Amino acid sequence: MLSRAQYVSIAAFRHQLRRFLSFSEAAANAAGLPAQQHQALLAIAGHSGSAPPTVGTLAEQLFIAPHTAAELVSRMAEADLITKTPSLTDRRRLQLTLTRKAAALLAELTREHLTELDSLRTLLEKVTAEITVGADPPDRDG
Amino acid sequence: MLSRAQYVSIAAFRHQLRRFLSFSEAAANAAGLPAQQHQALLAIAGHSGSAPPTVGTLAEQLFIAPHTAAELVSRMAEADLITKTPSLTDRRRLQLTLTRKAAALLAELTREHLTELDSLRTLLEKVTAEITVGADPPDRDG
DNA sequence: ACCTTATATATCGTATTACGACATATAAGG
DNA sequence: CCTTATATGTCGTAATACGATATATAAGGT
Repeated sequence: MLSRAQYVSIAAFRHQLRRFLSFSEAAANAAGLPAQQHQALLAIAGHSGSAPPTVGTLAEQLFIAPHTAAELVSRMAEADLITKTPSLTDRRRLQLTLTRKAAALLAELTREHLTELDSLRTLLEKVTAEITVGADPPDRDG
Repeated sequence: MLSRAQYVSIAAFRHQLRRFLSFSEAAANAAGLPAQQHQALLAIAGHSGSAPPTVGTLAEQLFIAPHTAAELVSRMAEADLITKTPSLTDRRRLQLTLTRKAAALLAELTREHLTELDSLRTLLEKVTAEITVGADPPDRDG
């Protein structure tokens, strides 16, 4: 059975997630980027794997449909953030790389995110601990 | 300076967030709810505070503008998920309560979320631990 | 080689929803 | 009361993800 305290904890968890995402979106926008384009840059820069990132891998990372990623990439190429290079071994695939401009933007944005990430981590650990207890959590904010 | 490993860790962090949010949205949709309406139900049910939740408090919880929350609430009242009762002490304010139908939906959705929340917690702890490794730690006054 | 099927990317129209600008209702305070 | 502030509501617009569909390339069987 779900307790009222659990709803409170889970709601607080989602609230913290939104707080972080809201900060992140505002930071991206202040840098002239839609949030999703910022995430695309991060996904490309933080791509781990031997093969270079493509439209399809970007779609997987962002949990969007491949053709939606194609649209996103198209807008970003237009904005001089990404270059698309057909793969030599499979000419259907487009290998994505950041432009200098994009790399600089991402570096600055990432620096701004580090402290927020750290505080988010702390807050989430605190809140999630209360969720799975299933019983009454300790007094909050005491 | 930002290392490649940091980008990988932060990208993994965001990927896990999206994985959870994607799961949550799919679960809500399967229950016949847009994700934002699910979050509104949760915010109302998990509201902590003496005063009952209103359109304004919902806006704060969801990080949306008050008039956007008004639209959201209007759609949800239309769908028989929420009842709006003018406050007796301030007739501008609308006190929000879940209908029986909504309470049942939320309970079921929340049950479905518990295991995902638990695994998200584990994954985030793992990934966030790597982010600050090798980073210039954020400046701390004092 | 050919034909079928699968995969990767792209295009277009549509739907959802958050917002800005503005409007209305109520409250608070000189 | 009369001005100003707050809470909610309306309407048109913008952004973007999607479904349906299209094209290019690859892979596999015969």
